[in-house]
Amino acid sequence: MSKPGKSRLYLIDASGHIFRAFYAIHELSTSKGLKTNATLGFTNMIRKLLREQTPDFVVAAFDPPGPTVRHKAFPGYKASRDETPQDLLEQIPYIRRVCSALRIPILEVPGYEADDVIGTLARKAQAKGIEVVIVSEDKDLLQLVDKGITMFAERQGRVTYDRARVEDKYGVPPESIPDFLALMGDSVDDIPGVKGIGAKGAEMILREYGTIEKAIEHASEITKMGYGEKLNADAKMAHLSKELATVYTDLPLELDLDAFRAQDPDRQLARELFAELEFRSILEEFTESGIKDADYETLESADAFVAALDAARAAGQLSVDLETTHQHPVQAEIVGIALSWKAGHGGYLPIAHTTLGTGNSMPLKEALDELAPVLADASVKVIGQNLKYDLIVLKRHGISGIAPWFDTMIASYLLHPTRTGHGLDGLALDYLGVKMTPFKEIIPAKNATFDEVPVEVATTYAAEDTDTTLRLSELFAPELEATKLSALYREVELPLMQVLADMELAGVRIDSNYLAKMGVELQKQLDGISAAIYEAAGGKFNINSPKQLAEVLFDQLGLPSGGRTAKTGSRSTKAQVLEKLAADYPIANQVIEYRELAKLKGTYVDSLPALVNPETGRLHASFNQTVAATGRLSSSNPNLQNIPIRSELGRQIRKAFIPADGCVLLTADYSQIELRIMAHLSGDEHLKAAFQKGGDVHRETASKIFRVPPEDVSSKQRDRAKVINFGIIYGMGPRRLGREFGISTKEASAFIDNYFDIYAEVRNFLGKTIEQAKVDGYVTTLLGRIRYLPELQSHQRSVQSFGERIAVNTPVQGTAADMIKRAMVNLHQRLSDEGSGAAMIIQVHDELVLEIPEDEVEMVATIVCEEMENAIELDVPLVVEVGWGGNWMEAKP
DNA sequence: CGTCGGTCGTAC
DNA sequence: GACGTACGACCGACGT
Repeated sequence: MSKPGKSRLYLIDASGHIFRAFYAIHELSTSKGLKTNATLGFTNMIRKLLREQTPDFVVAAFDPPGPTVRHKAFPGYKASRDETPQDLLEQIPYIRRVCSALRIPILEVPGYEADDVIGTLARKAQAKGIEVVIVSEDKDLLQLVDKGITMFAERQGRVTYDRARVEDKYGVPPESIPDFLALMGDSVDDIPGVKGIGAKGAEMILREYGTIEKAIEHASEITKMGYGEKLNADAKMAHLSKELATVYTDLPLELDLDAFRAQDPDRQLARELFAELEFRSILEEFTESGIKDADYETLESADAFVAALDAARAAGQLSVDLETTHQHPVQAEIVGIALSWKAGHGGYLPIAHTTLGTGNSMPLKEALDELAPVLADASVKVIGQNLKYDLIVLKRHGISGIAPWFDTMIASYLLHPTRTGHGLDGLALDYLGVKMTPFKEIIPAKNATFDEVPVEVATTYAAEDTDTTLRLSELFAPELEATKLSALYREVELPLMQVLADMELAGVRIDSNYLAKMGVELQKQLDGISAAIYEAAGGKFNINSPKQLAEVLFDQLGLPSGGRTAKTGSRSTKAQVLEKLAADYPIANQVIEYRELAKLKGTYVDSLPALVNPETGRLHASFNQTVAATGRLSSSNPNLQNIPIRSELGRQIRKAFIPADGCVLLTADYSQIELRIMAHLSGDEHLKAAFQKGGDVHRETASKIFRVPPEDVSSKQRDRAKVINFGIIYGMGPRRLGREFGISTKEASAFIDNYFDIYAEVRNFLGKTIEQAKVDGYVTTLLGRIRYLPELQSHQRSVQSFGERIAVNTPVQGTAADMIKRAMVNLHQRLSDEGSGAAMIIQVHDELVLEIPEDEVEMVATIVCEEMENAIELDVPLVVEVGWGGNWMEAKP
């Protein structure tokens, strides 16, 4: 890229870039609360520059702390500028470290600005015949542009300014830029300029007279727009402004080209720094793949495998990982077994590789017979990453009764529940600085499976996994142990993993025939509605496309648009908007209907049968234990936690969830669990009393806030009480409540005040929770689960408010999660103790679904209620409602 | 052709 | 300035 023969020097206006990045990039901070937006902006800019422009020489100029000669010359200089924000100041040392890591020399001269350093070096380099590129967005620096000196401005559209370009844009040559700025002024740098002269006037004057001095000499001749008088009036200011705007080019600085020569980055420094800053993708680029100096071996015989297991026994710990053919544990076949028992070491036993070359070492059954007793050995600490997966696969091979000691995925989740993803790759990168070999890189073809991987490659890959997991456990275990999280971990999450493994393995039976019939029926109706919509629209289009739909409704048919979408500002077509149009325009209603049917068909009716496992004939969803920041479970493939229930049609889907022959489905729901938890946590006597009375809590609330006897509460009053009861848990504001009720925000505000006057301890609790969260930086649940809230440190009001809503919601939602999780663990144990044939198969946050042999139903129903009601003792009674039947809809009470 | 952000809608 | 937590279907822009 660099022209041969001529060397190029890049002079980076670091301070200018830092300022711009700080204000241009939204707030960003590390998990520890360190602000990083300017640092990231600066780093990205530099890296892009180094990558694309390949400089021969490079240097970054910084403004020094404290006043400069310009402050002395003109006391008002930059006075109007707010003091540099603390959030920016704290980033400067990190930005300097970025320069060190990338080996970019830093220049900073006390008393002079970065501009002056750049000016001096630019002239010196120019004199030596070195090509200079100034990297800046500031127009002040354009005055330096000359033969051999250009300025590159990335954010102005990657413009490179040469003399012609400057003149083209500002109408004056580079050397006139100080005069130009002095005349028109520059609010950013607080250069006052001449009152009444702007860019056009400045350009005109300088075209005619060249400099301010000449122009003032001839001021009497300048009559246009009264510029002459204005010049005379502000002559002193004009001179001073020019002085301020002129960049010094004569600082006592050496052009030390050897020191400025571009060098490769210091990778070690870069890794440490970018890890600290949590710049993951940048960190990844500075991290070499694979683990160095590791000692991994293929276990080539049964004897070698047994020897490895003995070594693990002796070491008292075993990190284990099954290599299989599928991501889904219910379908996966075991291909090999990886083991590590001390850091840096690992062994891999190939069992079912199909590749030629090194053979498989022993049959699966024999291998499992050796492995199982070690995993069940109480003196061996079993360690893994996402062990639920391995547990399911092993259970399918008849191996149960394994009590793992440590799961790095769950540990990571408890320590940092808001982290996006707790996969081994990410954890290894962040905590160990190790880039794992991607699975895609080891498979021989696009959709190949692990059994096709050569044994040698598989050994490195698999042993890397167990080794890394072992190392992570050494980091996480003490960290967990040092907190109250350790009890939650040992008593709830780890045992729960076993429960979830059983649930996923059990799966749920689906009546695919029923859904197929429903699909046909839905399609008929969809065809009818589509035809009507096309008719009204005057032609076919894709109703599923919000973009096309908006064009049809709002452009072609001229319906009034009702609000914009949040992210892109396009005209919204959501149901809430369409409902307002439905009275006047039948097409709006038709679209709503179309949407409902299409949603049911696409998301449930068609997709559920497609996910049924052909071998078991059942649906085996995943219940994810490390996703939701509050501590809830989540469900995927499919999501069994959002099966419709509210609409009559949607509820019909639940008829497709059926028990095995000879069994029934039982559902057990906590009644008003989150509100009860709110009553307990806040200690509010009125709210507690409502539950102790055992009646309808929403009616009770309505009676209090509307000041009528419970029996006189109207259904509208009860509905409103219900909305506000839910609203407080989510931190609902008056705006939303007002819209919900169709009253003004002001009225809604009064409504909320009235509510909190009655439930005063609830208000008090919410306030105290937020205050404490600001002090601690986190909130907790009843069982000690934590969630950090960096949002509360934000200076953006909206982000701060968001933090406050999380602060009040998480303890409630999270405690509910603690409760049902503990109930699941206890119930699982109890069913096993009783020798019951019943199985938990689904959890929906406050509801459990079990599949139970018909003759056990009443007995199990009693047990389920007991375990759910006694999971955690609160100051209010817990009520569980149970029901059972031949499908999920029928079972639901 | 795959990835990813945007919109919408389902649950608690 | 939108009420917390999820998952996923579908569209369409974008990059390879």
